[in-house]
Amino acid sequence: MAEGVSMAEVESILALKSNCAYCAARPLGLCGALGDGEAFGELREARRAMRFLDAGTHVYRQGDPRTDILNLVSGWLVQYQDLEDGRRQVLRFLMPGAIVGHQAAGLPSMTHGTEALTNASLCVLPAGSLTELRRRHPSLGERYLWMIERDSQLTADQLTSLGQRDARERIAALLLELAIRSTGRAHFEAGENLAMPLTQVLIAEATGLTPIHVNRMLRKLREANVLELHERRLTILDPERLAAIADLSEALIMLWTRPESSQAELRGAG
Amino acid sequence: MAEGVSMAEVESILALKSNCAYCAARPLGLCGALGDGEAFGELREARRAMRFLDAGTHVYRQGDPRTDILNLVSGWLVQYQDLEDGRRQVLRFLMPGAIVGHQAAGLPSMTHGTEALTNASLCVLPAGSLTELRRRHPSLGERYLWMIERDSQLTADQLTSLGQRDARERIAALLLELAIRSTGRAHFEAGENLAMPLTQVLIAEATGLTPIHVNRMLRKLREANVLELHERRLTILDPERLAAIADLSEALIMLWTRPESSQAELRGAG
DNA sequence: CGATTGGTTGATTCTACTCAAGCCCGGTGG
DNA sequence: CCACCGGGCTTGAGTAGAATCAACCAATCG
Repeated sequence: MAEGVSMAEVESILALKSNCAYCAARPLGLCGALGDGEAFGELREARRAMRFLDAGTHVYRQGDPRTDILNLVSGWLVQYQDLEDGRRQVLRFLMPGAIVGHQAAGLPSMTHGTEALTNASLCVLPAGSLTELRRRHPSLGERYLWMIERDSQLTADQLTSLGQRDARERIAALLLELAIRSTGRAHFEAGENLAMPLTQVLIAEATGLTPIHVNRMLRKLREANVLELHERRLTILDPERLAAIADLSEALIMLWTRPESSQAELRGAG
Repeated sequence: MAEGVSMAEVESILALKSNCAYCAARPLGLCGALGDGEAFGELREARRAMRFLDAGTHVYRQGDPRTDILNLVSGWLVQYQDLEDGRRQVLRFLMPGAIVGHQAAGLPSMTHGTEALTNASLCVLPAGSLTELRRRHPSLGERYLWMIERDSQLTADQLTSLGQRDARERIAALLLELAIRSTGRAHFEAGENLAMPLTQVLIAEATGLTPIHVNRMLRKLREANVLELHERRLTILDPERLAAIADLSEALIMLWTRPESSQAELRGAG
């Protein structure tokens, strides 16, 4: 920020030019599975606007009145839930393609908050028109449902992690999950380096630990040559050991990696 | 069991006679919001069969091939997720009206297991015909989505509980949640006594604690005259203190209690 | 420049776990 | 009949993993 034009503004220009093409290209996103048919056209029509956020700003806060549904186009978000006394739990991290702002009908206000971890851009889809679209295009409805269920699976895995794993395992599992989701791949080279825009405080809020303990466990993982987290980048030093410690569910890999076939298609088409 | 006819069989006779009326009457269930229209008729048509389970038996196990979708008519179920090494996390408890067996498409096998805590009866709805029904009756589709989202909210609340609350708070929150969901009310008389078919081991698996520690915390809550759990029944000794310790989210109450208005209507009509 | 955010480390405390034992109860079998 | 067993629950003693308290460093920001 500062230098006249914020990063979010720059990104906005790029995103507007590409006119949601990025989102459409995401095999894991809402538009991804729709093809170029009528449904996709109408979904583009329904898009009310784009929103551009700088890192650290909120999409909405816990307790805000219900918002529109948004589709994350670029950047990472966090969703969290606060207790009365200020304790905060991170529910999940969101990456491009994610649906943002949905929750069960009948709740007057948002039960969680969503904040941008990086600069981010989102499609705004008025909740009403999205419901109408689901009604008219069952394939869109099924896709939407699938994405909600996939998020739900993620939350369940996280719940199992907090309930059953110790601190080191939880941290390893979280970082590997994010590595897999952000790359769409489950296998990594030794020494591979990825963007991972987290702070230790966020990892603590996601794993139910104190930031101090997260720091110690990260040191242990570094000293054991498993991984390194530095300046918002993750280096995977020993993929096998990391996978063994994290012990992720098969489901996570199946739901968040791009199918081999579509990778081949992309290569073929490109 | 043993004496010729199992409890499940007895229940089966009752359930068949009532022909799913129980489920239809549940304001919180799948059929509940459909009224008597065409969609409800077709849903009844789609019902392939009923399943009757004795307490302690499985609806399906983790790793089983994908099953049909089921609608819980009577009894309580638990859903759990196991880690490789045998550690088990209880994801949620299910009560009449709940949808059972759904998970994101694309997964070949069940990522969790479901077991009967009491004798239970379920409607079997073939997954394919339910998808078809959602397609033809958007109101059913919306209802289905709402139920998935409501479950998801429950999982998120539980995640926050495990991440942020201490042992005593987690146990209080779980028991109060179940009391609210099983009665459809958020307010209790001092000394009120409810069915609560849990073991201390199950509470431990749900809260991420050891059974031994659960036992100690239950003793503390009993000694503090907050609640008593005995022979599968919960006595709420001090509703205010329990609510203060549990500190449940507003959302839970709004999603799982019958709306006041309808209760008022009932009183007015009665 | 001071203030703030993110990260690091040590010393100490305490929550919750582990290990170990024993109780009550219903069922089962000699 | 009693012995035995297993499930569910209870309690005590010792331990460990994570929290708390308290500094401190480095980089960035205003």
